[in-house]
Amino acid sequence: MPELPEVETIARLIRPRLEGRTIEGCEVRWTRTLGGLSRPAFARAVVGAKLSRVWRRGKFLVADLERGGCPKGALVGHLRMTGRVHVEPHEWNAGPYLKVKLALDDGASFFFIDVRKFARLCYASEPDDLLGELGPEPLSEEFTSEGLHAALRRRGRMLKPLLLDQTFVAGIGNIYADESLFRAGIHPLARSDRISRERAGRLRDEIRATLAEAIAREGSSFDVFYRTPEGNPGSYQDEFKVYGRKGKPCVRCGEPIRRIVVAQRGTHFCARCQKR
DNA sequence: ATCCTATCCTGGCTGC
DNA sequence: TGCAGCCAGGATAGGA
Repeated sequence: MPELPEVETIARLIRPRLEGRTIEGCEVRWTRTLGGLSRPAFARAVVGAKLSRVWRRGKFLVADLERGGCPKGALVGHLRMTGRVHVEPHEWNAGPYLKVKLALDDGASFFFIDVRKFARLCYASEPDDLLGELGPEPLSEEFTSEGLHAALRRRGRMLKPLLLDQTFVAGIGNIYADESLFRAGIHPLARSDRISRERAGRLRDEIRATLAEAIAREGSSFDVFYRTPEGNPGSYQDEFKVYGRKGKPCVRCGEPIRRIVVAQRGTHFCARCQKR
């Protein structure tokens, strides 16, 4: 579902359409999407504000807001599983799953769409309170082999759930956790405090390579849910080595890929290539 | 501290 | 063909 590469793709594509624009109107079709604020409170917070900068942190899409040239909170979006974002003309038909529409000052609107109602588009007066809880950005310089090895040793957890923990490292979800662990040759049930320095370094490198390659291909689309803001599917699903390949031969050794459930998540791996 | 389960949701798939 | 039931999946809360 939308993980770091998908959210990064979305941020890159909507950035030039949003930055510098002012929100002139707001239409909310499902209040819970706002994450706690009432419709009037949300409208008061965002209407009249300028979108100064659009960026990504983990799986969060962030738009910093300004009023009179002064920072004034941020819009923080999370797509969860089925959220989608479009920037289209005001009159565009967003379909039955439209949750929030923000009218901009250039004739376009920002459409926040979600089939399953889990996605959130919140106004945060102090976005750092929320985003500060997140672990390091895996593609940043701060995500080092040494740092990862030390962090793994501090915890005694299985690798798969640990990689899904957004406070441990930000932006990795079920797909890229499975793909990264396969590429690093590490079993999803391996305990974090038993990972050697060398294997931690390999894991760090493979996480970064996997995410970077997925961004280059505009993310992964294997169902109807993830599309870019232009409506196009990503193509990284063509590169999956284990995710969704239960029973199919491992690309490295031919052993059938296995699927188990770990931390309530479907987990795909090669029992021969991935060591505990 | 970590793990497990339930919850939130609905389209799509499976099986009868 | 129709329909009931199950499932996926990110995050989180509560209990073991």
